[in-house]
Amino acid sequence: MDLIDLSSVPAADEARGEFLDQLCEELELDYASYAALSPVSGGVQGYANYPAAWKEFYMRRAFHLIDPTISTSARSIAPVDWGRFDRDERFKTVFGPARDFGLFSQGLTVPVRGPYGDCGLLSVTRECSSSEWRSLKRKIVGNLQTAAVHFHDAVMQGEALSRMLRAPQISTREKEILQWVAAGKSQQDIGDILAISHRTVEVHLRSAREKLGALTTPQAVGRAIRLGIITPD
Amino acid sequence: MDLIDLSSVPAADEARGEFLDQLCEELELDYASYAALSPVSGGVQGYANYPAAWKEFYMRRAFHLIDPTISTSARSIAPVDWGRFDRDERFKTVFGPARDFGLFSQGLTVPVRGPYGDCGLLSVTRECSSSEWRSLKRKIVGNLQTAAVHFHDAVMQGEALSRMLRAPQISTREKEILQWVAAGKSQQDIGDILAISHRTVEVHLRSAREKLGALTTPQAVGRAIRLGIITPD
DNA sequence: GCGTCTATTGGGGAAAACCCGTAGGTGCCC
DNA sequence: GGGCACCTACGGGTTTTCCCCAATAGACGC
Repeated sequence: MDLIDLSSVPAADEARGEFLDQLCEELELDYASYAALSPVSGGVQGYANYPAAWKEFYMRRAFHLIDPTISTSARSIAPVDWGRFDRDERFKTVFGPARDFGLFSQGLTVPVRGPYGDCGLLSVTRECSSSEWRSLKRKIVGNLQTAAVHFHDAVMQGEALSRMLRAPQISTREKEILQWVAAGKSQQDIGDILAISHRTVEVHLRSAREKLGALTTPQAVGRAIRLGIITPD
Repeated sequence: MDLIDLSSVPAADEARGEFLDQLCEELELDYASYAALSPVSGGVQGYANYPAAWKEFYMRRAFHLIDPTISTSARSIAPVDWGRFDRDERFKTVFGPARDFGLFSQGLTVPVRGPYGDCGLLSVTRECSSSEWRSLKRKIVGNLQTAAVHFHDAVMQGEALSRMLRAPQISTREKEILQWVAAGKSQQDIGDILAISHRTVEVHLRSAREKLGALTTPQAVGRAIRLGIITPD
């Protein structure tokens, strides 16, 4: 599992950093970060406007592997207040040093998911009194929800686009057949559905396998999903 | 794929119908509905405060199988305005009769997902001018997002439902074998790799297929990927 | 027209996957 | 102790997929 600091990537990614800054300003927050968990690539991609020193420290220690804001929030539906984390070993490992970098362990993470098992986590922090934090939370949780959805959408669009450019040229017919295969249909079924011979279905499927560099049909389906060519049913 | 009208279930479910009524009242909406999609069984479970006659009509025709508010929104991250649906055959089949029941085709669906591939769709409608609708949308989308999350969370807490929707517990061995299958290995290969009989591999694979509700191995691989059980190679 | 490319269909046979069982050993929980 | 889920293994038979082969028809460009 790799951690990629997208803030080091130029182009449209800079706009995303600015978006986080803007979010902080508008919602009276100290810091904001976004992490995209891709079960497909298995990686974590992050943006944050934390101090550069903390980001570097975090990446060097590979904290994304144990960070409770990631592991816990990724299993939640609703926003998670950091105050609800267990004060366990993992928590201390991450939030102990964080304090030395001027970071406070009062925050909130809003999870958002896409249809491919992809998960985005928008986290924000604010150093203030508990009561202030509670009222702030109530006020901004709706906006955060919306912001998280938009951010995740933008990131996924970008990723989908770049994948498309790298993806092999799968014909319409091949894609169609892969989609039905992923839906659990046999070659005969698909032939009936598309009103073509099951032999033809087999040819297209083989062609798709070759283009995807897959040895078997299940592998081809997996790769097609990873490349965004088809969607799991 | 079954459609179950949860509003016919008593207990806590009645409170959920009231929640929808309350939502409509507070946000100046005509109707609201919620649908939970199960990735495993492929089933749809819904609550709605639509007219009873429409609900019955909808269920009798099994519109949940073709309803664009379901099929399209289930693949989206962000809220989907019904105005953006293709005016295709499916759309007409559902929204044509809807008009006869006093329903307007101006609406919005907010998708929300949990960590197990479960998906909830909160839909709302309001009959008014386009400009009014646009400003209303902007005003309430944050609240709808929050409401959808809470609703989905509440529904998922319900044990009966969560059991049905939750990703089945795939054993370590099954997961391991699914992963190798997705990597393009044959059952014989996997048997050699894991130093077990290829028949045993087949048994595990069959068991995994059954747990995932998949008819074929490619389908099982697709679902396992979506559920985050395995990663494509 | 003529080569080329893609989509289509087909045969035959080998290989793999799938379905129906049975069955022993393990570990866990009530 | 008994039930339950898991991992392991085997057999026989059916279905499906896969592979190598050939062939036709339409589209496209030169």
